[in-house]
Amino acid sequence: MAKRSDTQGRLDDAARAGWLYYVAGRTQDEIAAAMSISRQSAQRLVSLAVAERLIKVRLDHPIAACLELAEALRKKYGLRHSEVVPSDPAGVSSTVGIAEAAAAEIERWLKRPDPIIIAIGTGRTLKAAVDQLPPMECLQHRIVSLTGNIGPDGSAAYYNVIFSMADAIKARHFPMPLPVLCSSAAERETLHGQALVRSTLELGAQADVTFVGIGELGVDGPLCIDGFLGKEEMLDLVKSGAAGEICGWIYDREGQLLGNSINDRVASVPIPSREKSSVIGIALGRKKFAAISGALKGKIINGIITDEATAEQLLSV
Amino acid sequence: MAKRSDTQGRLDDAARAGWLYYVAGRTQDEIAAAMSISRQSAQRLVSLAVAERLIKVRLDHPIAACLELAEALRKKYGLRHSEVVPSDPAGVSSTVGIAEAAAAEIERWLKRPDPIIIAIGTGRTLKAAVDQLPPMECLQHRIVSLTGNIGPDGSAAYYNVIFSMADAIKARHFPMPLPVLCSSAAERETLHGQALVRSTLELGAQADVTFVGIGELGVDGPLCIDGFLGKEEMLDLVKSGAAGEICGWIYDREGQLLGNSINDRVASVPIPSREKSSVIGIALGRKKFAAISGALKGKIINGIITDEATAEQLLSV
DNA sequence: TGGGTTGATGAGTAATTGCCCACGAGCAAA
DNA sequence: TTTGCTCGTGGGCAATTACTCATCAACCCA
Repeated sequence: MAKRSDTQGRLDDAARAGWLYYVAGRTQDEIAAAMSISRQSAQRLVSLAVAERLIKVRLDHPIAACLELAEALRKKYGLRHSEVVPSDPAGVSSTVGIAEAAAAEIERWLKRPDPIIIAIGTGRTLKAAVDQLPPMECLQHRIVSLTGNIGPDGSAAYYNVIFSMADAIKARHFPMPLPVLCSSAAERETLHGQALVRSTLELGAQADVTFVGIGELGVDGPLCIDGFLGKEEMLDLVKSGAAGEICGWIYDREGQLLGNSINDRVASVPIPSREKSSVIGIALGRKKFAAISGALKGKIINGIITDEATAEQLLSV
Repeated sequence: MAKRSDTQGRLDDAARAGWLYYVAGRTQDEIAAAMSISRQSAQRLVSLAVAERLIKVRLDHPIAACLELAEALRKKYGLRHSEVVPSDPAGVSSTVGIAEAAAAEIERWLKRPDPIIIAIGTGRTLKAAVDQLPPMECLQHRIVSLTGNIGPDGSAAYYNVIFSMADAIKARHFPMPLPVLCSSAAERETLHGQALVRSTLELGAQADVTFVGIGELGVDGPLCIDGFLGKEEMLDLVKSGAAGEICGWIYDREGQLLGNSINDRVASVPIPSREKSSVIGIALGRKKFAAISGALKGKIINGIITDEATAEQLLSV
């Protein structure tokens, strides 16, 4: 055979080896024999063919596009976890698909035999996800709520998800016996000093994985709808740059928590460490774009479960 | 989570696993961890994805030797289209490689935005090629079968390729509601007079591109195997100089249709014009040499997709 | 001419993958 | 309800593949 040093000939051989390996399905030994080279050389040619992208692999399934988007999101924002579900073209109902996917992910964590601490935020999407969970026995785990369970009117807050979760999952649950918003920063300090609350706070800080909804701001956002904030307060917040909220913590388009705002009165557990644990946001939709984008940019979350359309939007900026 | 036993969900998982393995390049262990299943299950999903043809591998590199052969073939026989794929040295299976290449060519035509008419012949190689096609929506095109879809025993002929094609490609399909061989020339005239058949005949004559398999003659050839012809008839044909058949039309070593033969009874659409359209033959193998060579010499086809070994053989005469 | 650089090679070894087996859940028929 | 039957599952093992290392030939430039 001709000199092997020329690049062209080598690529040619690589193509041939790659063809035999991937298309014809032969083993590297057979290729080596067929091309009269050593098995190691055959292996090198095959991997060269891959490295030079001579081999194109295509997956014919609707999920392929979702997986590509998920991978792109993960790279762009340095995420630990990224999942994209197909968009429902006619979908007005925003939780179709994503709820199942989120439930599947929660279930994966629940199935672990080693004991872990799971923190749960709030939100309608998260609620829909938790409602998809099958009954399970997970006595080894502990589940802690990041947000208070007392609504602005004193009743139990409906979208406090931990109660829904307790219905399906047999595990130790730790709700937050607090309002969502305190009347002042001082009151928050007092409440957080209580022994019962302290232990929940500490537990939350140790969470191995956290699932949170992402709320958009505006008079139609959950904070207003559920009566935690009045319209004027909300409009002020938006004017001062607020873009979204997670567990009541309000941040701007870059994901920076707002300073002189109601953040001082939020009674929620601080969002667990994104260095040491997974904090997975569950959200989709055009309305929530600024909120999701901000959370990702500011690394308030290091995992995302969303849909195709939202993923594309997030990647286009 | 939903039932894991449903086929759809399993294929979804297979697609995921296959994507992670082939596109993202993860190991099966990583896939297993990501999907919370055992490594063995991950391996099964990956091989399921392969078995279900969700994974398509294609080699994008013009191997110099193949290109030269293709060019030489094109010149020698005045072809519009010529493609040569590497030979599998140990390959007994005759369709490996050529099927992918043929599928790629068919796909190129299907991707055209302007509406065209694609005619399809018959044969095992062509069938294998069509099976490689990814699902596509091509409502602008029309696909017409050149051969009848009723076998000698009255059943649907298995190697009538248009049905396989209809599975993958969303387009208007026109099968031929006829047997492959009529009992006499007179019967053929009668059948071809039917309105339904007439329109298919006319459509076939307008085809922009035609893909046909090339069958060798002999008692092991497809015409005998599939029961269209008896052994004695076949031996007579061979004695009278028959070298190959395309869509049932039998020709000699020079590519001239045999006169006083069963050609008068073939119900197939005449092979579309080689002046105005592309007629691409797909075949390889020593056994088929005489058939391929004749088709090329007689210009029954003006395009060929074959393999290295066959190409060399064709050039050596 | 000689030293440094690049890149291919083969051997050995670790990692990964494919396959077989026995087990158990789910399901349909008896 | 019980009895088979099928199918998915995980464990274990052998086959296959990927990686590392030391060596060597070719090439480049002073």
